[in-house]
Amino acid sequence: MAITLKEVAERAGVSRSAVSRTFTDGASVSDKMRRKVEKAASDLGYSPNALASSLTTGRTKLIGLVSNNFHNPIFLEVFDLFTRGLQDRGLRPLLVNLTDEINPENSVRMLRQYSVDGVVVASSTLPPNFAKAFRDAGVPVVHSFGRASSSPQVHVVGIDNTECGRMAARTLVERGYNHVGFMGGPQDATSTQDRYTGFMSEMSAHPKVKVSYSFAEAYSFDAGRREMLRLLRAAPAEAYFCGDDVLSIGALSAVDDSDLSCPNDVGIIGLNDMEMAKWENINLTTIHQPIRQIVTSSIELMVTMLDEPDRYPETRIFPCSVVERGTLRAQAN
Amino acid sequence: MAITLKEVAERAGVSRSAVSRTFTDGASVSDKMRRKVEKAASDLGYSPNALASSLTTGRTKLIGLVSNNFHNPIFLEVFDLFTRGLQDRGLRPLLVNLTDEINPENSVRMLRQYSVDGVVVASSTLPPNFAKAFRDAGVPVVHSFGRASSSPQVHVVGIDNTECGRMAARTLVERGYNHVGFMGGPQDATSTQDRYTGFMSEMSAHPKVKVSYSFAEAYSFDAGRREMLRLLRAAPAEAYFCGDDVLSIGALSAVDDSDLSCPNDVGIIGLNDMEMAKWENINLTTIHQPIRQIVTSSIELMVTMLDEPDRYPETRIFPCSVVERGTLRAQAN
DNA sequence: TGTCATTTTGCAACCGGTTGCAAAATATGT
DNA sequence: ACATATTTTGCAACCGGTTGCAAAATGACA
Repeated sequence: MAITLKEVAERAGVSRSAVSRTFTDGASVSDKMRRKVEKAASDLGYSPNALASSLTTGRTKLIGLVSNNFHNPIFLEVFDLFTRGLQDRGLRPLLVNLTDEINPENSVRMLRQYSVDGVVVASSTLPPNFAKAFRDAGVPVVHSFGRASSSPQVHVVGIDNTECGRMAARTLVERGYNHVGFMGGPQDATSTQDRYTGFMSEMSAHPKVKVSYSFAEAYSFDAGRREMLRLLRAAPAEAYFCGDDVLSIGALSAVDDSDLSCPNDVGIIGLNDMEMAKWENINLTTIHQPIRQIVTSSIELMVTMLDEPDRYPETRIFPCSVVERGTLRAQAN
Repeated sequence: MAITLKEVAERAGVSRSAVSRTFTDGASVSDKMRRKVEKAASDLGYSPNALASSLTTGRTKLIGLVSNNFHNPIFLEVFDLFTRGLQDRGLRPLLVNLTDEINPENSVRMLRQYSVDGVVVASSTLPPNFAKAFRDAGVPVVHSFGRASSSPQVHVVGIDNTECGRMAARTLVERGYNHVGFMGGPQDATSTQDRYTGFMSEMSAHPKVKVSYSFAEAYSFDAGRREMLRLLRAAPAEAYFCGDDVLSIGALSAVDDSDLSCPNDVGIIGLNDMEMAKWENINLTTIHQPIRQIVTSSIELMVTMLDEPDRYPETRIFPCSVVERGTLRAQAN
């Protein structure tokens, strides 16, 4: 068993409170005392039990990191950034995988049992009631990559997916395509819905351009490939806005396999600008999502909420921009 | 603040022990009592504080999930499998990102402060002393994807990287290549070293075949691409065993860009069989690493160690096999 | 050196649970 | 209905810390 505060106190010949105070910053301890205690502690190899102290302080420094995106490579980067960012601030990510969870109940209970200080929901596909459920349990919540103001009471950090849809549409129109397509991700993901809305709203300003749309079954390579193969069989559009980069890459492979080429026969623009998008054998034109900034901001927000749990909920939106690569034909004129 | 056991006891008009026992399975409680308590608990929305109970039971059900591989897409799958597998057994993964950690000290201290019940080190690149450090702190450890018997005292679950190196060499020789190359990952990764050793040892049995070798700086697309571009500039080998699939895909892109083609001009075989390897626009011949089995077995081992902390350390090795796709020329004969 | 303000220290109660033990309640057998 | 075996329950101590409060020690000043 591990060394306890009591043993350190005995060895140092002081009270338990003295030891506790030595390891609590801001507490009043004389230099002499501190030296005695630190000596004894290091002799014994003592390190305080964070969970025991959480009982009285009410803080565990545990943050639930909740996600259901374990198949999109971009989320590996998200996890990397979150874990490091949290660690740097002395917080510990308790990872929760929500894949095929229908309702938030179980996770909420679990995270409450572990008295997490806060929850970060990192997902662009979870319905808003998940984040809401944590909030209702009285835990500070930040929904990263979530739908803007999807739910009052919950802080959201992410992008404006509707605007991204518009931006994609605008880009395709500018390039002079006369028939454009929206090839979305799963239809029940909030991000898909918003991108669709934005795309269509922008296109309605360009009645001369033909528009069609469809949805892939998941944000995955296979789904993108399958859907694009299907589209290419009938009368395809000249260019597509694909739900995200993984879908785009799947679509690219379908184009290649159909003895067509990008951007000559079909144009494609993705969304995310994942690392792979710039690989030379992919070279995907896409809309850049500032992941690093979103994660950093989410963590900052979380940290301030720890001191201010009832902070008025805000939505932080980061602008996106088109990254020009090789899958869309050059600007018209 | 959350509802406590005491409040439930008061509302149900019973002792605190009764409430505690109702929520502890295996404890002796009459049906009548149980009903009373459960009623009160659900009225109040009580759920027991896992950390408080850990204080007396000595178990937190927290498992440290330690890794430094946050750039290799294959690890997203690893995290997915680990988190779900652990959750299914009522265990909670506390994620630790060791990227650019030089020594294990900090993480060991942190994980001890949180009294994790065990630690899974999931990395093919961490030096063995990391896993060892956790073990020395008296915490049950499983090193997944680690070097076989790299360190006594530590359980290892993974593949035989040396054998994989041999297998790759054997495969290339069988295909009739007369000059083969080893293009490894970072030279300080144990997996790289072992694959190298195996590759060379097998090749030494084929003195007529010319062998060369070099190392990329990281297990990443860019590094693989850069290294292959460099190799192609001088007299390249006819086929390469690349350190892993990500490196291979980088190498493929270099081959494409040099107006060469795979497998006609250069053969490539990777290792891992990550999901991307079977994407039609990549179609990489590679050695399959049974990730799912490794993770499952690691978790099983971890679970048994929770009851048997001093279990004699074992090494579990899973066989790999070549997956035939399109980047190596067909069998000779 | 004595008085008073300030800092340091220890006591004891508490955080939210668990558990050994003995008393109370219930079940069993005659 | 009684004696005895078995189960259920509550008491109280404990897990490893923290913290308000008052006493003890130290410092400041005359």
